[in-house]
Amino acid sequence: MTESPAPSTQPTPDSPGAGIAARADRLASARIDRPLRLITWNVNSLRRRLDQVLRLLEEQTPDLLCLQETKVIDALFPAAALADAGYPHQAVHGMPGYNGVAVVSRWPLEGIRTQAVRGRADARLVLAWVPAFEVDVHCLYVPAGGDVPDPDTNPRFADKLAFLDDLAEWYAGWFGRIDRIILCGDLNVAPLERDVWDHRRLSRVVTHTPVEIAHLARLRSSLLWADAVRDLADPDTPVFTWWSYRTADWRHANKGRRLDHVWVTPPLSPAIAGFEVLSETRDWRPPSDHAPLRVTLDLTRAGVAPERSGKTALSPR
DNA sequence: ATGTCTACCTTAGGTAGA
Repeated sequence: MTESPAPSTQPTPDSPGAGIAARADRLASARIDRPLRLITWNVNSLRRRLDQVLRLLEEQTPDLLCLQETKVIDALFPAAALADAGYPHQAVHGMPGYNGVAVVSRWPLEGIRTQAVRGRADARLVLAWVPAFEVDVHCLYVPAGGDVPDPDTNPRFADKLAFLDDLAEWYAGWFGRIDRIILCGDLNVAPLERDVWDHRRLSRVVTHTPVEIAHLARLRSSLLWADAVRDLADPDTPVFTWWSYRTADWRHANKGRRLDHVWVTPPLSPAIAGFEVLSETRDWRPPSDHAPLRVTLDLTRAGVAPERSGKTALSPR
């Protein structure tokens, strides 16, 4: 999958000593001609993976990096290290031990807020408005759902389905005020046949069961989200973003699943320009079981967003 | 059914979650 090369005259993000006017000029030009590069990565502990995150930022220089399973409370979030790497703008939503999401950005973030799904403070969704690109970015971590794909005997699986339902209902409440939204993260569902290494076998395995796929489809329909990867990839081509720790030679066995996704609302769908699964990180030590997914949006091709009433994109219900 | 990671609580080993 190829991406359009970045223009050589692209604006540079904040740098020390940059004047406000100069910065405003750069932001203005950014709105016009600079592709947005976003990476989403379930790091399975940000502190355990911090060196790798810094390496990824240095090698890829994305505009936005969305992280899931940060597994760190906000007070211990490695804000300074990420700021030193050029990502001083951060939307952080953590909790002890599990879950945790964050967006780190080269560009200022506004309207940072979190959203509880199913009424729980579970640190699974953080949202921020990115003025430089006029997009709202939503970083999401869907519950894994346990091992048994039966909502009657496995409360975790039932909770996963209800989580997807509640989220779909919440987003449906935004309908009619659709704007430029990027929803990305570990959705913990591989919806299509070529999103898993063995469709028939995995149809009875959590992440690829018909009921989960149906609930994910309901979420997708809530705001008519476009699936950036499958918008570009041939439907017969397998795309995976996750390989189990339990497989000895992950690359050779290639028993992968596409659990990580980037979705965009209809105004952004014409802007979908490229994607790549950065699977080389699966060999970095010690690895996350997820690989980063990079998506490029050429916003010059985006549809016109509706008039905005306030500074932040949208307010839920 | 198995396998392997990570955090946490407590101190080397088990439990929970994925």
